Amino acid sequence: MRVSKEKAAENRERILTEAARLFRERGLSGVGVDALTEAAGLTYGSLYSHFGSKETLMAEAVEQAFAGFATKTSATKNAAAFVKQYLTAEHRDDPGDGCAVAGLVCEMSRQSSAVRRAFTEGVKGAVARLGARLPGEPNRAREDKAWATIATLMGAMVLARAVDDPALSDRILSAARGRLGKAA
Amino acid sequence: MRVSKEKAAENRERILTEAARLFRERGLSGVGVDALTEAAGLTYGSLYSHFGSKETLMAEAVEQAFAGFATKTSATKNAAAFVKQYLTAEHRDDPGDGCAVAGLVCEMSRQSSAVRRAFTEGVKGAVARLGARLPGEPNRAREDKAWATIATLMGAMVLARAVDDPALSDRILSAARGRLGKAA
DNA sequence: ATTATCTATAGATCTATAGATAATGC
DNA sequence: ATTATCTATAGATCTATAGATAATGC
Repeated sequence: MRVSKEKAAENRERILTEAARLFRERGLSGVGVDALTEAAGLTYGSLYSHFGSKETLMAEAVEQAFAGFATKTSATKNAAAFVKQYLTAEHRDDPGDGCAVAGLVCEMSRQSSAVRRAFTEGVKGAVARLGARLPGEPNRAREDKAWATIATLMGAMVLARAVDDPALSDRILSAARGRLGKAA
Repeated sequence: MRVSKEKAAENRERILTEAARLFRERGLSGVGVDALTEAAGLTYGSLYSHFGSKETLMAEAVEQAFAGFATKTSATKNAAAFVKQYLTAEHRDDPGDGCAVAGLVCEMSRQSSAVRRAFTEGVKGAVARLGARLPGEPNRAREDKAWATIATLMGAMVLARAVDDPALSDRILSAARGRLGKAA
C-alpha cells in the first residue's frame, strides 16, 4: 500500500507531532512504537522506514516538542505574563501540549547522547527566549535569572502534577507565582 | 533454603534500602524485580514473599527514600545552609543517595494511588521540615515560601542532571543558589 | 522498477506464579 | 510442620527485522 511522496512526508510529520505529544504525556519509555504509529493512523512498520529506530524518533520528537511549545507561547510579551500563563491548572492538566522541559526532563539523564543533545539545545533556546523577555540589559546576570526562573517554573509544574491532592497541587502553583512575582 | 526470622527481616529491609536507592537512580520503571533483589543479594522470588508485588514495594521504597534523605540532612540548622548543601555537584552526581523529590517526581503522575500517596506525604514532610528552618513565624506565608523553595531546588537539580553539558549544569546550580540567596 | 506501508514473527525483557528445596522453630 | 528462598516457566509487552503487498512515478 504505497502512498505518494507528499502523503509519505505528511505521515512522517504526523508521527513526529503525535510522538512529541505522547512522550510529554506518558514519558519516553512509557510509549511503545505501536502506540506512536497508531496515534498517527499507521502501523509500527512505518516507524522504521521513516526513522530507523525509536531512539532516532525520540531525538527528533524532543526537538519538535520544544518547537511546538515555543510557537504556542510566542505571542507572550514579557516574563511576568509568561509566568502567569505557565503556572495554570490548564497547563498542569495538559502535559502533552505543554512545556517540553517539564514533560521530558526527568528521563533525560538516562538517554542516549543524541536525545540529550536535542534536549539540551531545546532548553537553551527556551531560556534564551525567556531571558529576552526579562527587563534589563542582555548580560550574564539576566541569563542567570532566566535559568533560575525556568527551574522554579518547571519544578513547580512537575511537583503540581506529581501530588495526588488537587488543593495542594493548586497551592504549589500559587506559591511559585508568589515567588516569581517578587523576584522576576 | 530457609533463613531465621531475624535474617528474613534483615533481607526485607535490605531490599527496601536498595530499592529506595535504585528507584532514585534509574526511575521506578527503569529497575526490574531481578535487579532489585540482586542488589540485596537475593533472587526475584523473594520479592514476592516479602512484598507481594513490585508496586507494593514501590510504595514502601518511596517512603524509605524520603526517610533516608531526611535523616541524612537532619543536622542542617537553617534553610540557607540546606540550600547550600542541596545545590552541589556531589548531590547532582549521586541521585541514589539524594533528594527523593528530585529522584522520583516525574514518574509519579502515572503511578498507582498507593505510590502517589506515599510520595505526597513524603513531600509534605520535607516541606514542613524546610519551613521550620526558615526565619519568621510559622504561618501559611512561611509554608508557601517553603513550597516555592522546594520547587526551585528540585527544578534546578533535575535540570542540572538532564543537560549534557557539564559547564551548563554547574551554571544552573549556581543560578539557583543566586536566586535563593536573595529570596529565601 | 521503486518504495511506503503492512503483517508475521523473532528475540529480548519484564512481572508474576507454582512447585521444589532446605533450614528454622515448635 | 512451617516457611524463606530458589528455580523453572508462563504470559505479556516491547523493539526490530524480513518479506509481502500494492500503489506511485519514471
